[in-house]
Amino acid sequence: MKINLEAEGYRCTCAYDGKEGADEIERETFDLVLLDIMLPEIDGYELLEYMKPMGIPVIFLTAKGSVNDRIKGLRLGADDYIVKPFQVGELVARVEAVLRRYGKGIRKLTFANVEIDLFSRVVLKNGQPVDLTVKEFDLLVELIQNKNVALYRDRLYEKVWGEVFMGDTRTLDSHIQRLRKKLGWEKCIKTVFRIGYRLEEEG
Amino acid sequence: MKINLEAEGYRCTCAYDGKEGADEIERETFDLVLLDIMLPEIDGYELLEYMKPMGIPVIFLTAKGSVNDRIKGLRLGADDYIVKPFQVGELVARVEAVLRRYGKGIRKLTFANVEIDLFSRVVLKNGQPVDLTVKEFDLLVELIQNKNVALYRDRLYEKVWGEVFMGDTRTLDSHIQRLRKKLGWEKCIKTVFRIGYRLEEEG
DNA sequence: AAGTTTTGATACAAGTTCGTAACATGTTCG
DNA sequence: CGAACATGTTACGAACTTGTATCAAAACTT
Repeated sequence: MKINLEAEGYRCTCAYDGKEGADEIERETFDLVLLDIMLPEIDGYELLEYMKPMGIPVIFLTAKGSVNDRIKGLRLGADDYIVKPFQVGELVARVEAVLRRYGKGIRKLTFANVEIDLFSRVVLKNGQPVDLTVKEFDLLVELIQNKNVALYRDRLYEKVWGEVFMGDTRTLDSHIQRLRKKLGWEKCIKTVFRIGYRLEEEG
Repeated sequence: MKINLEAEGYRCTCAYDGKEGADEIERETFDLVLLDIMLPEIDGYELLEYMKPMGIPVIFLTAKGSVNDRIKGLRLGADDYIVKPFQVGELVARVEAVLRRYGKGIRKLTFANVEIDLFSRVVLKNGQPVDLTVKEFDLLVELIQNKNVALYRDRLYEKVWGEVFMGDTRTLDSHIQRLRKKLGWEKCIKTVFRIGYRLEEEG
């Protein structure tokens, strides 16, 4: 999560248990807290209650299916939640959304002639809207967040699909092709043989 | 107070001491300030004096029986006061009254050819009233408050229905269709496949 | 209590996506 | 050079998502 958010331009501090988290919050002012409910030392709810008066936006992380956690969290004043396991695109989208609600947030990504609005999930190429599917959109976000970096295909797949990559499928390739075609990025999305793909400026 | 006012359609920011309050006021323009007299750091009177030149309406909160506080507050330029403990209805009524006095009481949303009065819950399309049911109205408000944002169907459902979304129902879809039909917004309310819906300007 | 409106559910008809297969083309390395 | 492997290209259809119409229960009116 830290790596991904930093790639997006955010500064992040990690704490590995509730007590450490509370200390960090006292020591520094944060724009947003991502809070796991299951924590050693001090649990998430307690920390949430402790932070509430500070007016720091909080997004908490909850496991799939634990409906009660979500309700309890929201009732305690959290601004949003993310269900684990989640995809990078979703994490970034929710962080953006909450920050924006508080009047602070990055809204857009741009690369070459393409502009991406993470909230509306609208993609513009030379100002013209391009219809992308969910997977295409998430894949695009992932590529742009790692522009000029060669992404290993297994890592890329796992980020976008949220599941482990079994090497015997051509799914990722297909989606790369679809992206290339829709955006006219046959040259921009470079194949790195035996490794994966890399998004590059220029032809 | 924040929860209740937000439920009424107001945007609220909380400050937990006088200094924080002063900072917030500097940072952002507010339509109204609810001010407690008993505050840490900077007390309510001092803050009231500080704010007075800004022309922001102020309602201050005072404890039962503290008559002198009330007089002092009004003399210092507050517009109204509320005696603690108070009921939600009273709070809202006074807020409405003061805002109306300042010509800010209009709680209207507009989008495209549609105008919404949150207070009377009247919806006008091209000046003509449109009959919406409660759910349709709430859904519409939620959409307009998040225009140009792709709203996840589960979040949308949870916001409007106030309960957790179990993916096995078509209720949300039905209501979206009803809204589209009643407002002629077949194009405005865009389906974001596998995500949810987005309200867009334009055709 | 009967009638009306609202609401959620159901069934089926469209529409969309996404993985896969099949074959073509490209790349590496002995 | 050519075998072995990796990726490009195309197209199809199953699985899933959403649209639409209809209906019955629930809530509200009269």
